[in-house]
Formats: sequence, C-alpha cells, structure tokens
Amino acid sequence: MITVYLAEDQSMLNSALTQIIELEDDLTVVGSAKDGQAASAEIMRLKPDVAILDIEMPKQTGLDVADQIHQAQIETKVIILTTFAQKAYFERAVAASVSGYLLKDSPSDQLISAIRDVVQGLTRFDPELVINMVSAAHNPLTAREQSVLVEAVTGGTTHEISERLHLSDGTVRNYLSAIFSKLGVRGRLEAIQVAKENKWI
Amino acid sequence: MITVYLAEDQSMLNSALTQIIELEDDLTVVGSAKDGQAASAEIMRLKPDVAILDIEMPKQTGLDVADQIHQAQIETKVIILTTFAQKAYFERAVAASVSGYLLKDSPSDQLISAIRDVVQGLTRFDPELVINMVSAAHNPLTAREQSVLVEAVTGGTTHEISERLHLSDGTVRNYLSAIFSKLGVRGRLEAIQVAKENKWI
DNA sequence: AAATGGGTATGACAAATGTCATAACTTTGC
DNA sequence: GCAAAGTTATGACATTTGTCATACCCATTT
Repeated sequence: MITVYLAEDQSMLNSALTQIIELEDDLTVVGSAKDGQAASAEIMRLKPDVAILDIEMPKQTGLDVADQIHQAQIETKVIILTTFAQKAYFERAVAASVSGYLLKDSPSDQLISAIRDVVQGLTRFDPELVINMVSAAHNPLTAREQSVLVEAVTGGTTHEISERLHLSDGTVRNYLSAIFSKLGVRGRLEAIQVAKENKWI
Repeated sequence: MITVYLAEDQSMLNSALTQIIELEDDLTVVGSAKDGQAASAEIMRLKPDVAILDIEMPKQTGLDVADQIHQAQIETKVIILTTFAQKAYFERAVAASVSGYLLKDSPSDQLISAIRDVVQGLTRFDPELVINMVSAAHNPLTAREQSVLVEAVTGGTTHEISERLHLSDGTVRNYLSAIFSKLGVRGRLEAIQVAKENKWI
C-alpha cells in the first residue's frame, strides 16, 4: 500500500483529491494539511511514501516543505502540484530534488499515475514546463535594480525608497530610469506591471 | 437521477469533482466545460437539473452564464463555486437568482449536499458571505472617478488617460487628486493598490 | 426656488519624477 | 592585470504630477 500525504490549502480540492486517491486500491491518504507548517511537521513524523505539495500555501510554501524533506533525507518522494508553470518555481523544485511537478491544469488521473510512477523511482514533470523553460524571458534587471523596484511597489516617494535602501535620492532615480529603459516602459506603474508579469519581482 | 453540469476551468478540480459526484448513486455528471461559452451552450441544450459554475473562467464568467440561464428561464438550478467571498460577485449572483453560492474553501461534501438541496428548491449560501456582506467597506469613488482610476492602471501619462476618456488633462488630474484624498493615499500606485484590495476597480 | 452633489474645465504653483552626463569605486571574468 | 559590469553619487534640466481656487452646467433633493 502506497501512503500519500496531501498538502493543499483549498479545501474543495483537498477533500476531492483525498477521496479519489482513496478510491484506488493500492493508495491511501495518511494525512493532509492546509498550510505548509502543519504539512512539514506531519510529513517528518509520518514519513509517507509520497507527499503532494501545493506551492502557494499559508505560513510556508510547498517549496519550503520540499526543501525540508530533502534536507531531512527521509525517503518520502515529493510531487509539487501547482497552478502555474513558472520557471523560478520549477528551478527551486529541481534544486530540492522533487520527483514530480504537475499543474492543476491537468486531470486528476495524471496525479494518480504520477504517484505510482514516483514511488518506482521515476520522475514526472508536466510537459508544459519544458516549453516555459526555454521560452521564459531572461530577467534583465540587476539585483540592485530589482530591490529598488520591489521597494517602489509599495508606492512611497523616491525619498522614502532611498531611505529604506540607504541610498541617495538621485541613485534611486538613476536605477528607476535604467529599469524603465531596460523594460521599455515609461513609468513605475508600467515597470511594476511588466516585472510582475514576468515574475522578476 | 439528478443531472449535473460542471463548469470549472481548472482541470484537476474539474475531473476530481466529476469523479466524486459520480460516486453518488443519485447524481450524474452529464457534461463539463473549461470555459463559460462552452458551458453556456451546453447547458441550454442539455438542461441539467443543476449547473455548478466557477466564476473566473475564460471567455465568459460563471456569472455571465448564470445570467443567461436565468434569462432563458430554463429549470436548471445554479450553484456558484468560487474562491473568494466578494460582495460584488455575490450581489450579481443573487440578481441572477442563483440557488447556491459556495466557496472552494469548503470541503467537497458540502457541494454534494448543496446539489441535493437546490434541486429540492432550497438555497445554500456559504456563511462566510454573510460576514463579508456586512463588513465590506463601501466604495467612496464616483463612477467617473472609478473610470479614471481604471485607465490609470494601464500606466500611461495623464495626457494619455485624458485622451482615452475625452477629458482635459487638468480634469484627469483633478479626479486623481480627489481619489487620492478619498482613499487617503499619496499617488496613483497606492490608489490602485487600495482600490484593487477593496475590489472597487 | 434654492441647495447639494457630480462632472467638467482653467490657471497657477510647488513638488516629484525621469533623463543625461559624468565619475569614482568594487567585483568578476578572461 | 585589464576590461566589463555593477553600485553609488552629483548636478542640471525638462516634464509630469499633485494641489488648490474658482467657475459653469446639470440633475436631484429639499
């Protein structure tokens, strides 16, 4: 019998998936959580064969949980189950040696078969990820530019941003100007939009 | 046998719910769609006893579909199934005479029992909605102020906004100024954030 | 009929923003 | 060891933004 742990904060999906996993004769759900912290603690204790982790969860993300499982060197295989095929998430997941990465935009029987696959030592990555890996635009912003833009998101004045970052006003404006030109936009508002769309900040 | 139609764009949830509904002896899923347009057309044709509609879907929202069902005066009962308990959504749903409004943050057996309830002529509204109805802050912006702010979201200059709305630059700045003061913020960026948080735009 | 509130418009002013040139200092790569 | 790239900083400038006073028109309410 394959033991499965499910961490998913949306109750409707959590309970629905639990039920359909239980329908399979060789699978059983030994526990589930609606936040990352609870999931983490329980997985360490229960050591299930497979942990299915949503990324966006309260308290701790599924990727944080995956890291901890990896570092604790327990046998549990991890399948990330999330909505978006984002390069950055996927990279972190790979770094945490997850066995699977599925999108919620695929049917539930995919998940069932993925569970069986990963206990066999196989890996299962959604094909859409491959497309995103090659097509995703590279972040043109330097680390400092990113941090300036992140501060700009909250909306204070240039002066407030410069204080938070311990820079001069002029420097902040220089950075912002450089960011606008790199992103091909004409103001903070547009820059923030573009950067968010591309998950650069 | 109660016939159910399911409109939900997230495949994982769509297929999982289909399966657990099918598990019930008295319920059957006669069709499902991943966008509002397809759902609308099929519901008109199949006339199921119950239609479960997600709100956020491609092409047409679940609320649009609910409106059409209402106007077509067919017997199909509608249950809205969505993530957030937002006043505006709920009001539109009530206007379309839906029989149920459930949140994805409740377990799937709630949905099953709601299906049986609504065919009996009962209504099922998530209790969390009641809280939101009374606590939601009232929108302080006039219709025109809202439209100015909506245009400001895209990020162009004042002049671009004024052209899109056929107003003078000064008028646009007056509106923005009034908006800032009403929302207690100090710029477009913050105003947009506050307005979005409160679902005013 | 008068008052109120919303929509629209000016003009004027102060402050914030964006651009550019220029320059010094670090770190990193070849 | 030097070139390239990134970080930080000035000063100067044009433009944009936000604020305020004031005004006219049009509905709705009193």
